[in-house]
Amino acid sequence: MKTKYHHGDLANSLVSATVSLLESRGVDQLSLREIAREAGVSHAAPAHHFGDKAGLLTAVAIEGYQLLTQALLASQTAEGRSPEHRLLDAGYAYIQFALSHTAHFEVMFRPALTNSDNPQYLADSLAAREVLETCIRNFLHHQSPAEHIQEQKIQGTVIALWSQVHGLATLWLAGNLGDITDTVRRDMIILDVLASVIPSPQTTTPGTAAVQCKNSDP
Amino acid sequence: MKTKYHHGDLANSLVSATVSLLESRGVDQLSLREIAREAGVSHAAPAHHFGDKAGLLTAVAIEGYQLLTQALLASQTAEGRSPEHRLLDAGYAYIQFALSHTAHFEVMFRPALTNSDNPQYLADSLAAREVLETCIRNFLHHQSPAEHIQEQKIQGTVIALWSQVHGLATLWLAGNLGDITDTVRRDMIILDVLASVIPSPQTTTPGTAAVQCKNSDP
DNA sequence: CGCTTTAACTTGTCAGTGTCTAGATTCGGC
DNA sequence: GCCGAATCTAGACACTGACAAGTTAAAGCG
Repeated sequence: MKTKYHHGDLANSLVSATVSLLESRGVDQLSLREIAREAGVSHAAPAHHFGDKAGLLTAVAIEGYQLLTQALLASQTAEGRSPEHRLLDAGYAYIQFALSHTAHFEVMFRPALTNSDNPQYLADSLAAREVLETCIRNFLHHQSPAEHIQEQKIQGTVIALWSQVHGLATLWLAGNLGDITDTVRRDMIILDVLASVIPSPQTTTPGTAAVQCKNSDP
Repeated sequence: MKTKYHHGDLANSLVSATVSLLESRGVDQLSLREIAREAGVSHAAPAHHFGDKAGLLTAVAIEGYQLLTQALLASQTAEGRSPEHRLLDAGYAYIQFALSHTAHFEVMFRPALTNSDNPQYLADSLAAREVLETCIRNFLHHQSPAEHIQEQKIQGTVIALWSQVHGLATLWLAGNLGDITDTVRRDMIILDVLASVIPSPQTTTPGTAAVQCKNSDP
């Protein structure tokens, strides 16, 4: 069973091996041959399934976008929360995802490493974006129920909020904001930053949003 | 003069060659040997001056932080501007720097590629950060002249604003915000985003901040 | 069952890379 | 003018991604 010529599910195993190595090594130190060794196959096996290195990393990015979409959706499942709270939850979930799935996150936003014109890549990244957009739509409509919200206003808010959470995650991962493992300091900063873009739902108890978006990773 | 054994200023030439290649190629496709060819020296010459690839990229990052500091300081030289305007100018200059010095910017925030414990690297990155911090200090003191501003409040604002502009630049460079060359759309988005974090100096005419921070690159 | 087609994987090879070592060249100080 | 030291070259090694050709096994079909 170990030495079967046909692995059976090699493509997925290779993606897993890639993510695993990425978590300890960083994408620049990553080699296809090491991934192959980790998966117990020959050095040219990855190329057969994914074409080349970019193809494999594209698969990782796609998986990342799917995981991100799931995380964002999961953050919206709590009942009885206001659109403001939901938007906070989404932002919190985004940052939490970035900090806990560093391997995926790194690949997702480095299009030079992937085939970023891959149809599924485009579709899945758009899907993630649309979750965020929906939250913002609900939020804006709830803020000004009577008015018609201009599309431009919506897109502007998407960019502003996305930039905010993405920038925070990126700076953290790049080591520019100090200790990343101190989770209580982390939560304080995240909620503080989110409060600066999202007009506060009058005196939000910070803890609520945090608790709402716990994820499974350590 | 062309075929001198001793180049005279090889270290700087190598940094320039690196930046030049980075602008067209991206850091992942970059090779020390190609840099050496570009500079007209042997393949091992870079190693002599910089130790290894990380050393050379560290030099690029250091140059980048110095350029960023200059750009931020230059954005503050205009007379008769309120602290709110100055903060807007600094944010605008940061994004403008990122989008016009893509080579430096990419290396500056990828510590895995550089010797990020290099003393000068640390000093120069800190210097850039301190310019931003000063702008924020002035801004906060101007907002609440009477009160004593807590250090924590200041640091929180630094993180929020820095995340905002850094995230916007990063998303743009990663191709997530559409056309990057349309400079009028670009300015609109930048000013729109900045307005969302910086409590507006009553009805800022957006053009003013933009004009204040023009830079020399196309 | 036997046979063929086809997908999955291996082996071998090639140019290119980063880094190390040893050697060649030239500059600066005496 | 000479010697040490700094600057750069030349060669080598292990490693990489990609390609071509061969090997194995699964799946389809009579």
